[in-house]
Amino acid sequence: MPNKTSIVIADDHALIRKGLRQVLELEPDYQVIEAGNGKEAMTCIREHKPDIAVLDIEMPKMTGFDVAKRVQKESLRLDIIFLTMFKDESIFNNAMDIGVKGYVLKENTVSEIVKCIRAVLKGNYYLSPAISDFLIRRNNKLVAPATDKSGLGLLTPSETNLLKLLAMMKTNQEIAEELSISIKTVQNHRNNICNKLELSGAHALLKFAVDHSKEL
Amino acid sequence: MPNKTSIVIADDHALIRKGLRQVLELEPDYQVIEAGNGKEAMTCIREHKPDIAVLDIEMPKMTGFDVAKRVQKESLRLDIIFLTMFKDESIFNNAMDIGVKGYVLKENTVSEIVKCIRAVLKGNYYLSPAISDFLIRRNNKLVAPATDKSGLGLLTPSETNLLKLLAMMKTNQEIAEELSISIKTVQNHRNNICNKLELSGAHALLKFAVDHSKEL
DNA sequence: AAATCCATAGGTACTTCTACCTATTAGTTT
DNA sequence: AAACTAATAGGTAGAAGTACCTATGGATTT
Repeated sequence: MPNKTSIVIADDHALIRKGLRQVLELEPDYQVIEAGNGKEAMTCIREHKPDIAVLDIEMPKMTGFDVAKRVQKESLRLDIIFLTMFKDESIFNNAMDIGVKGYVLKENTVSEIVKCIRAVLKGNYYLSPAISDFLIRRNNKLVAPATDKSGLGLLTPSETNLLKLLAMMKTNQEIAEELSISIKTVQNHRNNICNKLELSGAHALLKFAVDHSKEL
Repeated sequence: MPNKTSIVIADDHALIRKGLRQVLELEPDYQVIEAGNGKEAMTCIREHKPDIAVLDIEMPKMTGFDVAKRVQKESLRLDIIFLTMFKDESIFNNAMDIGVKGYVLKENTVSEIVKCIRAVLKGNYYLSPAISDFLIRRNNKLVAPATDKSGLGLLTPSETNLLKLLAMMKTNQEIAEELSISIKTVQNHRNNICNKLELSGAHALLKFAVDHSKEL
C-alpha cells in the first residue's frame, strides 16, 4: 500500500490552512490539498478524489454544508469532516443528518483533528467532546425526561411493578398470572394508579406506561 | 465561594490513584479523596459528600456500576464519572442508562479526565471521543431499520396509516374521528391487519404498532 | 390503641376491543 | 365483461378493560 492518504482541506483563512497542512504533514503518508472556499473544494474533490475532506462550515461561494450535500448527490465516495467554530446543537444535528463522519471544534487542540482523521479512516465517527454532550441530549430526548414531573414518585412498589409489565403490553390476565395475584387486584392497582396520576380513558394508562418505561 | 470541589477517586491500582491525584491537584481548588475499592468508595461518598466521584468499573467488593446504582438509590447528589478500559458498547450503554455523566477511557491522555471533570461540574456530559462513535450508532439504531422482516409490506396504505395512529396509542374512536371514517371501518382494518400479520389477542396489534412505529 | 397505608380480592355497570360475518362502491387487472 | 382488491360500513357475541364501590389482613406511624 504505497498509496498516500489524500486529504482536501477547505477553509477561507489561509492561516488556518497553513496550520492544518503543517500538522497533517507530520504524518508521512498524508497528502494535503488546499481549497480556499467551497467551490474550489468541490473542484478539488472531483479532480483528486481524496479519501477525506476537512471542511469549514462558513465559507464563501459554497458552505461546508453545500459541499457535503453536493458530494452526497454525486455519490462521491469520501468521508467528510467538519472543522468549525459552531457549537450550536441544531447545526450539529444537521451535519449528522447529511452523513458527516467527524465534527471537530476549532477551539480544540490541533491533535484533535489528527485523531479525528484516523478514526474516520478506520470507518468510525469522531466528535469533539464538547459535542458529545449534545448527542447525549439528543438521545435522552427520545428516552428520559430525567426529573420526575410525571408523578411516578407517588406510586407504591407494587404499582410500579405492575406498570413495568403493562409497559410490555401484557394484558391484565397475563400480569395477574405473572405476579400470582387475582385479576381483580390488577384492575384495582390500575385504577389506583389512574387516580393518582389523574389519567382516564381507554389507553391512557398503557400510553403512560410505555412512555415512561425507561424510568421504571 | 471559598469551598473546594471535592472529588472521590476509586481504583484498585494505587499507582493509578496516585497519578490521578497528582494530575487533579494541579488544579488548586480540587480536593481529592482516595478509595481502593467500591465499598470504600461508598463510605467515602457518604462521609464526605463529594461533588464528583471518578470510578473505575472493575474493582473488588463493589464495581463502579454497583456504586453508581447505590448512589442513585440513596439519592446522593453527586455526579459520577467512569474511568475505565472498557470500550465495549453495551457497557457504555448501561452506564448511560444509570445516569453516569462522564465516560473516559484510561488509554486517553490524562488531561482528558480534567476536561471531563470541568465539563461535568458545569452540568454537561463528557465522553471520550472513541466512545462518541458508539453513541452515533445508538442513535442510528433508533432511526434506520432497513429490512422488512415484519410483514409491513403486506399492508395497504390505509392500513399503514391506521397503524401510525394506533402507535400513538389512540383509541379506535379517536382514529375514526381523525380520519373521518366510521369506527366500524377502523375495526375492520384492524382485523384485516391482524389476519395478514397473524396477530391475535388483546394488545397484540397495539404492541406491534408501537414496536414498529419507527418504520411507519 | 388508633390511624394510616398497602396489597389483596370481590361486585357491578359500562365502555372498548376482538373475531367473524355480510355488503356496497370504486378502481384495476385479466 | 368478469374477477380482484381496497376502502367503506353494519351486525353480533364475547373478551378485556374502565370506573367506583366495599372489605380484610398486615405493617408502619402516631
